[in-house]
Formats: sequence, structure tokens, C-alpha cells
Amino acid sequence: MMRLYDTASGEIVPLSLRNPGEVSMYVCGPTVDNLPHLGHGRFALVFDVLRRYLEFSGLEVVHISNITDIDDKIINRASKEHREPSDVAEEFEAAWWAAMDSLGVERPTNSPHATDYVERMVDLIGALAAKEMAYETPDGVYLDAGKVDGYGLLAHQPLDSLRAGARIETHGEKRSPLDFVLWKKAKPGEPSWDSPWGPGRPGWHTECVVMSLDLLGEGFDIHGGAIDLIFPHHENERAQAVALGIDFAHHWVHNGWVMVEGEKMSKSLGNFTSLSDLLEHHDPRAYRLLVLRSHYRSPIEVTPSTIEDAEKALERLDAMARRFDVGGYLSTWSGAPRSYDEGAVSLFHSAMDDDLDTPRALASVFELVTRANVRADSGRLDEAQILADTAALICAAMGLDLVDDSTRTDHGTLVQSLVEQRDRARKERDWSSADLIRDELVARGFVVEDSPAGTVVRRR
RNA sequence: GGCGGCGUGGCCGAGUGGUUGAGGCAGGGGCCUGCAAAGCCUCGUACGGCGGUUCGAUUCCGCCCGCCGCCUCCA
Repeated sequence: MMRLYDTASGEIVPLSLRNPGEVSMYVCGPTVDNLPHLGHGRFALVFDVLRRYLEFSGLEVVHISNITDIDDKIINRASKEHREPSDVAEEFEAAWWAAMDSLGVERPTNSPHATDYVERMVDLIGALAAKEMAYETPDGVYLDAGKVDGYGLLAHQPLDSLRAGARIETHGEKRSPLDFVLWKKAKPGEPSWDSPWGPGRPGWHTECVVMSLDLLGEGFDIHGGAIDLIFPHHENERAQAVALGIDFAHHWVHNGWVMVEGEKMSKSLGNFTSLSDLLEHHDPRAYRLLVLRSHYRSPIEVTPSTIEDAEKALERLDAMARRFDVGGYLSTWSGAPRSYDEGAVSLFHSAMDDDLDTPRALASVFELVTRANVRADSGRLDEAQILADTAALICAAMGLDLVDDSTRTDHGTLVQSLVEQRDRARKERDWSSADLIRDELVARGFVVEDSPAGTVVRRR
């Protein structure tokens, strides 16, 4: 059984499932007020890898990830740009999915939208008010954090110390800085829904409670997100469930930061913040590799140099894919009529079962690549093939598709004819012509390799 | 002020109380190749500092230094 770090207990614990064989997982998704950035990409990749690995292990995974499509930042942007908030949300949700597709992130089982759940959120807030866990003020409805048992569990700080450390003056009508808004009463011109407290919109922390419970039910298995969501977002989600006596998430999983030059990534730093930017200039798989290369709870440094490093490492894997033709079943390990190295597969499981140790898993892939090449170099092709297939299988289990484009011949007739001319020249041992043609192909942006079957070219 | 994380070779990044320091990238040497590319072999004598525990610490404990984060919206 897999073991995972649980933020609530602060320990690596066995992942116990509500229903054996089935994993229910809720991962906090993006607020669609802007283009996705690298941090979004990381959390999406981390939980995509977790999901794929659980599925690879034979479990059925129900993966829910929401879209926050109503929020102050969306409203602000809309009013600045003289458009409807829903228009802004639609634009950036489209950008979100485009980026996810490009990264090869599997679509969640379901991606609920906050605006589809406002009524249920009103119901939940009403229930909190009825239990006197919440109070109304002229500007909204707030949850009284001090009344919640164990508030501060996820933050690992007692209520008093959180309260003492509050850096922000109490604003609005909050009684305590730790209380948080459940319902914001609408100001003129703001989008609003009806409620017992007048027209308004829900606060951020309520949607995930309602949507996760609706789609996964009480006591679901995993609640995930990036580390910054621990406090206050997840703390406040949990607080609402606790206040209502509802069994909430059993396991809290959080991934670490994306850093840029030693500091938490922030938009003011400029370089590489937009995910689309990165994906435009680099192989999207390189970002996945970069994410896999360090542990999910560690910060990762994303710079041009670390991305390029990952791209080169990827090239080694792709070269193996070309050499051994493992391209036929990428991402679809099930039913692949291949043999695998059982020892390597079980090593992969022990790495991944140990708190999703992808660095170890990845290291074992590279070892397989070397072993496969060594076998092949000494003519033991069947053994080599098994090792190469195993490496590709493990990559696929982590969502990393290797590219085998050696059989691509649609580079155009000119290139095709250059390749033929070169092969002819080589056959006639006319090395200087062969080299000239190679230079020409390289100048046209191709990598040229000689193989027993003749010249092989591919775009670089 | 409170809470937490980190500091490993040229770079990235794992890991461990003890003979042989994952993996990748870069670099040196060699093999292979007509030459390359790809591939293979090989070279690197690391764990911020000071104490302590120990037969023995990079790994445990304490202190210090440095960096980072959370306590506010944030993936």
C-alpha cells in the first residue's frame, strides 16, 4: 500500500481508502482570472502523476478538480476591461485547459464550477449560521473561527498563536482577524446571487467544501493542492466541515513551491512566470521531467538552465525510444503485449509507494536505459528490448511519453532526396559528398544519424 | 513575535550512523564510427560553521551563520 505524507498529522502514513480499490481525490484548481503560471503547472503535474500512479497500481481514481470562476480578481479584471466577469472566466478557463492538454495532464473525472454551486453554498452557510458558528455583519457573513474545534490543525499552530501573528488589521466587520468571509454582500454593479442575507457572492473557502462533498461524499480520501493552500484555504474548508460535524478529507497532500532564482515565484519577477510562455519555448515534457526529478514536497527551481537540462535528459530517453521502438504503446501500458523486467517494475512501485518518490523512480529509469543500451551493444537484443520496454512503461506510468519519431519520413521531398543522395554517396564511399549533404541537412534544422538502415533524420 | 523548511561535487538533485557518494546535465580521457551522431567504458575524493552523543556522523542532539517560506490573496 502506498504511503503518503499527510499535512494534518505531519507524518508519512499509509493511504487508507474509504472504499478498497477506489481513491476519491479532490484537488483545488485554479481561479481563472489570468493565464496559468508555472506554479499551476507544477500542482497539476504532481497530482496528475499521483493519479496516474494510483491507476497504474490498479486502483480506480475519482479525481475532482474545480474551476473557481467567480472571485474578486475576476470581477476587478472584468471591470477594468469593461467586460463581463463570466467572459473573463471563460477566456482563462480555455487557456487553462489548453495548457493542461499541452502538459499532458489527464482531464479530471469532473471539474465543477463554483458558479454552478452557489445555491448549495448558500445552504451550507445557512446551516453554519443556524448552528451559530457564523455571524452576519453589514458587509457579509463570517465564520467564527474561534468556535471551531481544532482550528489551526493544518497550519500546525494553535488558535492563539495564529491570532497573535495576524499581520493584517481586521477589516470589514470581522470580529477576529482569523474569522473568514462565507458570503460577501454585493456592491452596486457586482455579480450577485440571492441569499437570506441579500444579494451577494460566496467567499472562496466555501466552494471546495460543497463541491467535494457533493461529488465525493463524506470522508473522501485525498484533498490536495499546493502548499500555499494549507493556510488559510484548507484550514478554513476543514473548519466549515468541522463546524457542521461533517467527516471531511482523510488525507491532506500538498506540493512545494516553484522558485525562481531562490525566491518564491512571483509575477513581479518576470521571467518564465507564464506557463504558456514556457510551453511555447520548450518541450512540455521537459517541465514534467523537471517536476518528477525532485520530490513533490521540495521547492523546485525553474530557470532556463534547469529546463534546458531537463530537455537534454529527455533527449536521452527519446534516443532510447528510437533505438528500441517503444513508441507503439505510449501512455497505454494496459494490454500492451510486451514483457517487462519484473524486478525493475517492483522497484518502481517501492519508490512511488514511499511518498511518491519520483526522483528515485526516475533514476531507475535512467539505469534501465543504460542497461538496455549495454545489452543491445553486445547483441543481446531480446533482453535489451525488455529493459527498454520497462523503462518506457515506467515513464508512461508517470505520464511521460517518449517520442519515437525515427520512422517519420514526411519531412518533405527535398529532405527525402537529400537523404537518398547521402546514402548513395556513402555507399560509394564518397565521404566528402556525404558530409556536404549532412551539413546541408543540419543547416535545415535536422539531426542526422547514421544507422544500419541508412541515414536517419529528425527535426531538432 | 509565533511556526516551519532548507544549506550535498562545476550545475541540478536524491540519499544514508560505518567498507564502494542515486540519477541527470556539463567537462576530461578512451572505445565504437570513414568522420560524426547515438551508444558504451572511465575520471570527480561532497555533505554551511562550532560543539556534543557515539568505537564511528554528512546522516542524531545543541548552538551559530546563511537562505527561504507561512502566520493576508496566492498553485
